[in-house]
Amino acid sequence: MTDATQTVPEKTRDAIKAAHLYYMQDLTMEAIARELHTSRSSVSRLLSFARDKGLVSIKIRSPHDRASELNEELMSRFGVAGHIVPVPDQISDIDRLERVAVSAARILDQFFDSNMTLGIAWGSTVSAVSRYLVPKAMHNSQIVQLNGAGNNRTSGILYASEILRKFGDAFGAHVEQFPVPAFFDDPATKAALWRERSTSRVLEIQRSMDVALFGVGSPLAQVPSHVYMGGYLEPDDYASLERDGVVGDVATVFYRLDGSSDGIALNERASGPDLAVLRRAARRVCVASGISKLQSLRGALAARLVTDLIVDEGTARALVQD
Amino acid sequence: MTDATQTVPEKTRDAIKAAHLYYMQDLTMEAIARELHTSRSSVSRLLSFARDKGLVSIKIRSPHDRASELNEELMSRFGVAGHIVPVPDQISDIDRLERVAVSAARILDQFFDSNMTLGIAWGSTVSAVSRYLVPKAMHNSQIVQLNGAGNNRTSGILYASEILRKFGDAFGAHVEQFPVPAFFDDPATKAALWRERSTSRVLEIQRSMDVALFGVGSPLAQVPSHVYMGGYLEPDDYASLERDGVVGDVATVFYRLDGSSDGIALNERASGPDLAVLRRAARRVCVASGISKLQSLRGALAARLVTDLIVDEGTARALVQD
DNA sequence: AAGCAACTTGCACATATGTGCAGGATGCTC
DNA sequence: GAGCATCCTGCACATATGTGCAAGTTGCTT
Repeated sequence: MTDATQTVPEKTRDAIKAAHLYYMQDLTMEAIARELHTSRSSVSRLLSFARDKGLVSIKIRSPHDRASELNEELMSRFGVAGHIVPVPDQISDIDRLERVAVSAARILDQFFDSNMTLGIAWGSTVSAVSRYLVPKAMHNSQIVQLNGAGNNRTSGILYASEILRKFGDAFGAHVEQFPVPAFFDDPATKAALWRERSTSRVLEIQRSMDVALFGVGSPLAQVPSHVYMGGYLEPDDYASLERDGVVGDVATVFYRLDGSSDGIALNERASGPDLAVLRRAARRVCVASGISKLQSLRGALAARLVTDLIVDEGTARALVQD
Repeated sequence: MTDATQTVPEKTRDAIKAAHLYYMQDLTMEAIARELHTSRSSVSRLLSFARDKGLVSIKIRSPHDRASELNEELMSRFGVAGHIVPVPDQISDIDRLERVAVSAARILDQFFDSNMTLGIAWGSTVSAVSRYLVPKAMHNSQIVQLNGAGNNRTSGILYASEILRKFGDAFGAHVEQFPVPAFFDDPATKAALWRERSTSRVLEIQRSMDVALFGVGSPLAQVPSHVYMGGYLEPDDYASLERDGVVGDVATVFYRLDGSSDGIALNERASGPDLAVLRRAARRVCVASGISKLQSLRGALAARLVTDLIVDEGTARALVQD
């Protein structure tokens, strides 16, 4: 009917218009339908479309960020900005993870914008987040994989590349994969590979990342982290971790409860970024759900790996408990 | 029941929780009611409460701000960021103003934040905006009145002080009134008063403002600006304006179509800020609706008074027309 | 032009949300 | 503690919104 030569598809334009009328001017869908010369149901669908495409962004703000005492305490005791997800206490761990992941996906887009690099430590938590991403069109942004994947023996979880792809799709960003094993058998192989130009190119991108997104793994958790189920590690390795006093990992890099990670043998063979590299990112977003992650979380906080913590209410409460 | 010693009232906390569950986790009100151990209707009311109190903020984003061609053209031709309000073309001027004002009120809170000073040029447009403000709690912010009020002979419009108060209430900001007449009879009186410490204190605040909010007046408009109705100006004054080639005013300060304002006699007697002072504000938000404002708007744009323009679609289109 | 797949549309109905009203709390004054 | 105003709750109903479906529409292919 009108010219269809526009950069933005007509449907999108209508959706934006409808969103304006609905969310900004508080018109009813009925009224919007009249203005747009269409039916009410079409308006309903237009608005769904707008929400799905991330044309509408909704933000909840605690009154002047003095939020809950919980948030205040997280800030004063651990120096992290808390994003506490309300979840009933008696919910299953699975559901809890899902609900934290939904919120995390929506919070994430406040941190990631055009011209930025986002590092992704894939794992079951981040995988859950990837399923709920709200699209947000950006320019000149890239996603970089932080830890190698190696195999695909794991069941029911998306492979690393698929997780990465979902992030890339949602943000219209370039995806940089990191095609190395999660753990090397021989540290020398890792060292050699790290000197290869193709690898060091990715390492360089990791060093330049602005935002890092990760969960925490915990070797002792009831619901063990993906890394511990995938058959990546041998019984010997577990013994080594225990000997070294490890409580958890971020992107296959292990640390102790006090945040230290020096002399942990397995890290020599891990593909994840040196924790110093991780700390270069201005925003380091940790998603965690369930008290089984508690000790691991404490370690990550002690290691100052986290600037923003997205966590369920119960775990947050446990965290600040003496 | 639980401790009521909290900084944030319990109702607000519940409202935030409900908002999280509803807007972030997409639960239905029914489900939220179960989690909060209350009835669905209460949840509905909690959510209304959260929206009213500005606990929820909704933003529409055109895909990557490459928005409509209209916005692009506004930027390239006038150097302003456009915020175009969709409104049917055949709507009455009154309704059009209301609808632009609703949108303006919601857009404004993206510009005004803690530790900022907001200058308000009161008038019928800004008065309309004041009626739709969404509260947003801030710290250490202030609102300063830009032009004097003088009398209250006008009907149906809120007095300046009431407008100011609404802004102050919505943002929890300190309000600085400017108790001078809109126009002086004798320029010498103005000059004298301007040297008074009580006046110069306010002028100093005006100079430090970060955001200015104003409409434009147009002496020739069908719906004349408040200033022209209030009996502030005499027939002689109108003649003077015409002689000087005036097309409009911002905060009682007049300018010509080309944006110049040198040698306009009436400005010597006006209480509004020197345009240079206005231009000190980093963000200068102009709200305009209806083509009767067109010439005045062109003048304001030529004078580089505006950085952000909130305007109805039809007027925006007229603006970029040759 | 017929045939087909992939969309889009509006209707009718299913759900979800908003709100007037009649209690029932709560907190005050006297 | 009675009397009163104010606020809060849930019910029942009124509106508003979401969605399966059948009937178009569009843009192909043959």
